[in-house]
Amino acid sequence: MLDIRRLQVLVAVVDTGSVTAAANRLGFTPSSISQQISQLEREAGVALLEKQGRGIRPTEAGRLLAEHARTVLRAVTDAEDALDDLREGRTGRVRVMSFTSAGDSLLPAAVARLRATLPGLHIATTLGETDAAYDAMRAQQLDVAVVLEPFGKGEEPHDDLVRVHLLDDPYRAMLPEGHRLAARKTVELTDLAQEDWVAALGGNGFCRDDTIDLCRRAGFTPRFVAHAVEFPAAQAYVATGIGVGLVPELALGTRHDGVAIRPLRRATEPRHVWVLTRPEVVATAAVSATVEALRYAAKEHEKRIATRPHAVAVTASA
Amino acid sequence: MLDIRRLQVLVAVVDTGSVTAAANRLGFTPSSISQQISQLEREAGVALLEKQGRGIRPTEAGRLLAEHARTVLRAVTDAEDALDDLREGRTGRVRVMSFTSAGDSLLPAAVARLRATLPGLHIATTLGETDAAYDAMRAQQLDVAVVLEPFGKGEEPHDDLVRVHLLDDPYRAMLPEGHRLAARKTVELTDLAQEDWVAALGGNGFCRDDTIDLCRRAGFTPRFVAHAVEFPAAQAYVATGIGVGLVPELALGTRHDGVAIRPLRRATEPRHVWVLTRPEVVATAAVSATVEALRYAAKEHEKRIATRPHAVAVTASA
DNA sequence: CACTTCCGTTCAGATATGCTTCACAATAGG
DNA sequence: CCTATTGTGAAGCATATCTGAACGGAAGTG
Repeated sequence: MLDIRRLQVLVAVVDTGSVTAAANRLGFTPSSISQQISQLEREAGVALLEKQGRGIRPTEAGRLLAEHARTVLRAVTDAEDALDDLREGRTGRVRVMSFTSAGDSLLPAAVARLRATLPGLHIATTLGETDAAYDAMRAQQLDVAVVLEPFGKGEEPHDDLVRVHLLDDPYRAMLPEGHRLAARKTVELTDLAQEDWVAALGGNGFCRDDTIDLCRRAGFTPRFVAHAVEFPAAQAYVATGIGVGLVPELALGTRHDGVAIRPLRRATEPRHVWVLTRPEVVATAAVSATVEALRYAAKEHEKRIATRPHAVAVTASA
Repeated sequence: MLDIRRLQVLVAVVDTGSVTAAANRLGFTPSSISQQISQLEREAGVALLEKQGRGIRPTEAGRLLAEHARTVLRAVTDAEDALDDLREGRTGRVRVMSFTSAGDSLLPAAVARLRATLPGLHIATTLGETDAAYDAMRAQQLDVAVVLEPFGKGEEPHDDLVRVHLLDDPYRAMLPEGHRLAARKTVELTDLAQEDWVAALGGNGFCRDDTIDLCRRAGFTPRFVAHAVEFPAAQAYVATGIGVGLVPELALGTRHDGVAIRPLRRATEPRHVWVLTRPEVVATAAVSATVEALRYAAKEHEKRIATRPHAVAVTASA
């Protein structure tokens, strides 16, 4: 197999028409060039240069091989360019999974920003809960995952995945607009103990489990009268007036008429939103830009909700 | 610049899906493969393989680079194939020069044979005398030359050119058909001393000089009544009956009506026909096949003239 | 669950490769 | 004729690359 550096040497010699000039161009000594050419001639089985006066000139074989060498070198630089593009994120693909409410709110904003910074990147998004994200990540079918974790910022375990904390997503009270408590600016969770409840199941029911958990901590068990699959449908149920519910801020990207959103006076445990990546790909421009875009989207989200009427100050919970 | 051997390693790993299998395919140890890939990753700036279970799998960058590597390797093998074609004479070019009478007789036969053995070879033929051949050869504008030399087989000097003796080309007497000597089967040169002579000049006059020289050695100086440029025209002059002449066998590829060709009873110094090549190209298939074809054509020529009526045995000259 | 097997990686050492320096032959030009 | 220039070859040295052994992790097996 012909060596590529020797081909480079041959091209330089044929281009410049001289061993010495080629040596200067490539930063070697003429002796080295001469030996490289000799080696190449041995490999090729034909003379590539012939003496002319005190210089040299390429033989027909030399010119032929130099032409082919140009093709080879072009293919190599093409490969390097393609690699650069991939490394810089100008091409390539990033596979992102997120849980449903982040997919409705954070992800569109993040994708929009990502398309602005890395236009050539192909972004494949799927919906899935935390467990599915871990599985897909470990199977290397996923590069980035936006998940809900049971731990907050600074509490993360260190395993084989890379985590970045995105935001904490607080729960709000969701009331029918004519509800007696809708007149208040804030709501105490215990005030809702006797209400009929609407639950969003959320994947394998973890959203409903969260609601139950928060109510239990407040001292009561909610009485459910309806189960929606996701929060948008839960809003629709609440709007009919059949009950109240809890809804995380992230799920309020779409608002349903007839539903009043009120902050909880005592802050409950928020949902902890994290972004996960695989260590193998975390250094790539595509993935790091994706993570950056998600953090940007999270920041924008926090700014946006700060201006909402229901985002009044809440008392820190015990 | 990416190294081609490493690219080969990467392709093998991606193809087989395993470091060990790639090592077996390429005849290296897995350790070497692993190090090669590591080095390639350092050069590429991205991970090319990632662990999966107890094996590995290529990353997106790995697959991308492997694809480009295939293109590079294909370009290299293309170059090698082109070189093989050139070396084996399936392509390429051979530039041949010959003096006029060889160009009329030997060369067509040689070219025909060469086309049979190396169909892809491009053969460029020119006419030129010995001096022009030497100049063009030294200027490397010529690969093979068929020339007349003043020395015979076994007498060649050794300089920077490669010589092969092709044949010795004897002179014949050229008489008008009705000439009194045409009745004889052979002719003595001295019988022609009082005749009017026709000369072929031949390039710079060397053919006429040859004729004069031969006659002088026989003891007389020919009296010229006409000068033709080449031997075919000289035959035409002789056919008109205005004089006699000498003609080398090689120039008798075309015969003119009304001319009788008779061998000389005492063999005169023949013309020494040699083939010259440059040492730089003598090893190539194209040139060696050309030389071989010329030797074949010369042999055929000798066989052919042996059957001609004027090719009777002649007495060796002093 | 312990054990084995398989796979890839890492480290140290042997070997090969390639570059530089120096010397020399050939050639063109003053 | 002498000199500068060009290409080539030999010796020495630095680097690169391969091998072999040891290690760690992951799957299969009893």
